[in-house]
Amino acid sequence: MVRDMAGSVRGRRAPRVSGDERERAILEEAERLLGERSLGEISVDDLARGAGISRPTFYFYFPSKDAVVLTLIDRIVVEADRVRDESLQSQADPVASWRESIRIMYATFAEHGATVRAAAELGATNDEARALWSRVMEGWVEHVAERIEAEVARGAATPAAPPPRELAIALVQMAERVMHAIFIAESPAVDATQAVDVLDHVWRTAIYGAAA
Amino acid sequence: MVRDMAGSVRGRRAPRVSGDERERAILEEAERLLGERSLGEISVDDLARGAGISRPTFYFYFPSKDAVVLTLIDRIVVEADRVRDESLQSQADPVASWRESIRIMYATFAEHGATVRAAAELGATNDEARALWSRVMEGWVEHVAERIEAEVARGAATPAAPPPRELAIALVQMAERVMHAIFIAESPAVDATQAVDVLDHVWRTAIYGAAA
DNA sequence: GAATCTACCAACACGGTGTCGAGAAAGTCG
DNA sequence: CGACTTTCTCGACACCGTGTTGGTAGATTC
Repeated sequence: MVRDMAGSVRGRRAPRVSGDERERAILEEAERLLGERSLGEISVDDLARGAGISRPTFYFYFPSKDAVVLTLIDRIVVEADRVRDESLQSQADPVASWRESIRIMYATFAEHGATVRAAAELGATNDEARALWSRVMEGWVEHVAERIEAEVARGAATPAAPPPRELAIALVQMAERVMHAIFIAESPAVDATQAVDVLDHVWRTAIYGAAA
Repeated sequence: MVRDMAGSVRGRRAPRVSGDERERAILEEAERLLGERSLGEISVDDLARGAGISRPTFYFYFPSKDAVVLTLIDRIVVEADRVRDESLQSQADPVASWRESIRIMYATFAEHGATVRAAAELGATNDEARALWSRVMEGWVEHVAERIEAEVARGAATPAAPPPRELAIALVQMAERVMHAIFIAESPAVDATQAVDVLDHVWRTAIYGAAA
């Protein structure tokens, strides 16, 4: 959860007692509407009316439409970290677990599809959204980089590979890009049923395989 | 160049004789301003004044701000196709030429950095921009897929790999994402000086290397 | 029961978009 | 040449979305 200097939750002026239902109603309405149309097609008025308040009152709860989405992204940061850490514990076979990491990343993104889409849209114009999203990415990159390093230390990974962190960034960004293309039904896009297999192949060969 | 049913260049109402300098001035001003700030921070008025005309007159040449950027993207489609085809002729060693493809893709994107950024920003909200950009991607995907198929036919590529086209999509999208992160100075991002090396490693191992 | 705080909104100012209708300038043709 | 058309231009307008102001009603606190 991101808090400002006064300790209040993002966008909420006074965290003291209540009015929480309104705030939650706005967030729920935002998620609901993002399932129907893009962020750009949703106005503050839509959000306000959907939450049963007037537009000016909306500004009592959030400083802007963007702040609502930022709060939504916050949740994914937390959720992604939690789910990833859970998967770390049940590690077992290091080679086979790459696939599990990809699968979990896919599932996390898919579950919050509407918010991921909105995050991408907002990231195009909003610095804070970009920064926040980069925290999601950084979490995955660190996770993957650490595990590549472990494989290098174990002598299992290919020695000719680039530095673990550089490789991890490329692999995670590939996964993000491939998944995003699928979720927004872009074309060209990898076939959804093969996505995890394709990514798994590229990850494993890049980490363990020797170049010709 | 994209033309509508009447045969006119995108956005230009009457293609008959002239006024071309104005149109070119708008496009140049757009490219110039995109080097300074993002598309969202540029208004039609900025474009018009920069080209020495009033805002309503702008609408004589282009139906919207978006259409200007679309025209700019058009140029990249053409440019990218041309440069890629040139590189195809001087093929030589198939294994070593992957790196050359990546290098060319990097150079093309870098040369039109401002437009690529604008294309990404516009793609978040504009269907036509997304469709147009997907043509750029499709060009690269077909190119890479064909060459993977050739390597498979030659018996050089790994047989355990996913279908060539699926693999090509993932690899091209990785390259796009990695390059984009570098150009907009995102973090995490692959180190610019190592980008081509890292991508080359992943491509070659994914195409030729065996999974552990 | 006065002061304070929470929750609310009508009305406004502002900035951006896209259109309309009225010209000016420049080419075309009898 | 002078009427006619086409190209090009812009002032003024209608519209929409944002964020702010100023004020109110109800609950809470002392």
